[in-house]
Amino acid sequence: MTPSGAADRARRTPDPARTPSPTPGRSGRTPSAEPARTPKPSVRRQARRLRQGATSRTAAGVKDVAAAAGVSLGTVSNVLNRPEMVSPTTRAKVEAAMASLGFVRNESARQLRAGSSRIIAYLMLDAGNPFFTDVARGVEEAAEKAGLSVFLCNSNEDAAREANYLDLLEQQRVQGVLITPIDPDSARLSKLPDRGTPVVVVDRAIDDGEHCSVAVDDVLGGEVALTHLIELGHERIAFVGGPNTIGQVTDRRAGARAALRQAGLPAGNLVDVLTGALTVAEGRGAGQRLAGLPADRRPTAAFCANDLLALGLLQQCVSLGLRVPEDLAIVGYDDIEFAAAAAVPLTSVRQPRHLLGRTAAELLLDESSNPDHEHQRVTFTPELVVRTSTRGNT
Amino acid sequence: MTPSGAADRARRTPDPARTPSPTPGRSGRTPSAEPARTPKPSVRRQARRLRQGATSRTAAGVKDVAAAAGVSLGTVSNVLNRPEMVSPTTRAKVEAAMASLGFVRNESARQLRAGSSRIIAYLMLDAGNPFFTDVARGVEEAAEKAGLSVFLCNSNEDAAREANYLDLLEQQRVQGVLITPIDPDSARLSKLPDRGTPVVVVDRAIDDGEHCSVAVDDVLGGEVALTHLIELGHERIAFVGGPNTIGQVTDRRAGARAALRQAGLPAGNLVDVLTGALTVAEGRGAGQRLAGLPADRRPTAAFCANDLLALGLLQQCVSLGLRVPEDLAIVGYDDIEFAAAAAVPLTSVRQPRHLLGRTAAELLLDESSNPDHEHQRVTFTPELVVRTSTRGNT
DNA sequence: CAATCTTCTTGAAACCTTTCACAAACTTAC
DNA sequence: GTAAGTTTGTGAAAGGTTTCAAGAAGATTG
Repeated sequence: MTPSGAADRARRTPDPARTPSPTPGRSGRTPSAEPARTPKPSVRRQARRLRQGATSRTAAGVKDVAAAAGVSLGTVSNVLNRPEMVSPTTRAKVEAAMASLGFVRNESARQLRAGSSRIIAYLMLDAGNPFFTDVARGVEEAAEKAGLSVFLCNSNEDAAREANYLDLLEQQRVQGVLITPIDPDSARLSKLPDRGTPVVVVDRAIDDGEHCSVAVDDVLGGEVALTHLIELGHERIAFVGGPNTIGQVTDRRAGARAALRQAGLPAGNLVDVLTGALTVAEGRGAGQRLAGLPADRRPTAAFCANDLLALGLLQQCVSLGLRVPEDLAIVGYDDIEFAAAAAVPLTSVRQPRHLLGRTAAELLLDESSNPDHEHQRVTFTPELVVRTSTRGNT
Repeated sequence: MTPSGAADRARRTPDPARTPSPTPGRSGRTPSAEPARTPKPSVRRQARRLRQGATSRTAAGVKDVAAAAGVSLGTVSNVLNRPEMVSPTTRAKVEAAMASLGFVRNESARQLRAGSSRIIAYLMLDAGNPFFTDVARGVEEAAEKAGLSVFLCNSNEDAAREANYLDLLEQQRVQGVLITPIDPDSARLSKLPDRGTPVVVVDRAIDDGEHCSVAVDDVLGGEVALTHLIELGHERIAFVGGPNTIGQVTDRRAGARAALRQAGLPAGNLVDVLTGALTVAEGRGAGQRLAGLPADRRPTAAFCANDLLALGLLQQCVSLGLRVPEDLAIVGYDDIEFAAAAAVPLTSVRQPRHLLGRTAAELLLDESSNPDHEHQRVTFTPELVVRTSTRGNT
């Protein structure tokens, strides 16, 4: 067999039989209507296995466990919640009964009665952005230490989805909500603490007396980034970012403007390149636009509102033949792990992502357990990390 | 003010007052003990605002709404669940009462009585890996279409955390669980369907008659990757991946071995470089080890179990002076968005991430709503995307 | 051995909603 | 103007757990 055998096979539908669409219940999609790129699936139906072992069709509850163990219902609950209060013998009996019945505690009932949840949620702006998943890891770390679990929710920069999730979480009576909001001043958001759900705003400073917030000084970050570019001699600089409903974008731009002003350069020297979202794809789009400008009108540097944009911009510029940093210097924001591994290692403004998440979670836990809790506004300081995309190899 | 002013400020603690540690409740951490890199936070305490507006201290329930609206409790419930059954006038009254009382439906009680949850969960192997967040987006898309919400959970390749989350989700009686498991054959996993929680395994094929699964043929992917390298003339090739408890790793390695065999090369030509996780950092470590080998004993190509490893490997090798692909050709796996934007654009094995998530969610929805559901095993076909990291610029 | 303590166990109430059979109030049709 | 229907609202039961006052059994003391 020639080495190319496998490679050929990779493009073939492995299952020669024309199996129906892999998504049952969906009909009317003819095979030919599928985009050429979509890999063809193979499907195997399985006979449903008879569940012989399952003791009963409906889930066992404390009552069943109590009966099986020959104890009262209250005792079963004690085994669950205050095991030290029940004698070892009884406990063993109860635990055996639980195991044999496959008992799974009904959390809805528990929470309804006990009134407390063991869950906090982090509602992220964009789960696809490594910045936020790093923050999430900090959150998880702090939560685990406190014996809580974290549910992650992804608003995806979509206000409707954000509102949906807020409703849901409030209805779930979670112990608290961490959120990187689209709009930190929205009325929707400040309602939660009023009704008893603590909220900590992450990556936005806010001062409404309703929430704690943990943020990094974005204005300062923008200032630092632009000051760096100005020091390198750049005078006409693009600001790539958007939409302007996102506070991080406007703050960073404001910082950039401030730096320009302080350097005595006219405000018009900061050229706005507006994007529809903070994604790699939008960055590529921005690159297309920038590279399309005649060289004499094109800015010599670009400051991007985050690293995803910067990476997309970088990729597109390089592939269109622009040299980075000679033709266009680029500064990103966040210093995500991929920034250092980029085509041209990216100068970026680093934020303490992990610490941000951890601190936010700790504030939330304090708020929900400490009656003397006072809201705090914690601000961290960003740090410029200079790499090849601005300084070149010299 | 000189342009460097802002840059200087960035390294200073903006708040001159020696504020206590930003994490209340933690003590004994002296300022000097902080690592130098940790940005210093500024903290602002806020007096707790008196809640004048809050109507009552405890949340309002249906009963209160009923009283306020002058209707019966059952009617309020009807407004919530079957609004078409209540007259417009009454409905308006009830809705007004809800709004003025700030009523938030108690989901625990609802679920306890109604017995159904409007939530599905996706338990991911690594939320920091863009591959999985892309899968998650597919899941969210399908769920949204069905009016469900998605909670994301991150096992972080940690079996204990995975088990914890499974317990939690089962107790929550979620409508279903999507999971990319550490070990798809674990007994823990097959218990869920027995007890009524549908489970769909994502990115692993499984054939135990208990779950649906949606996967991409990893053996084939490994085969394709290695065949490509062999065609380019490489004979001694590193396989970078681990730990071996992760099925994706062993499958891809198996595929690589098969390709080697088919090409008539000895099995020993595939050099195992074992990593502790599938992360960029581990990839850098592998790069260190590979670059440290004398040139004549070093493999001329590396196939990495995923793109994170490949990006780390690439970054480390480049910074240690190895040329890619001349000294070392690299193939990644997943074709995440950052692969194309890497220092040397990465050849990678693409998987239909979005489709994977969407299909999995659709199978889950079918299982939980269609009584005639039959478990399916859907397998997609991967596709090699060739870029500079193997083929060079020629 | 009675009295007092401890240590375990119990049973019933409570948590907040949904559900469902039924009643009440209107309509319509003859 | 009554019978039959339709629409809208009602009240009580139920769902699975936790909590807590109180009881039972056993151990200790004087």
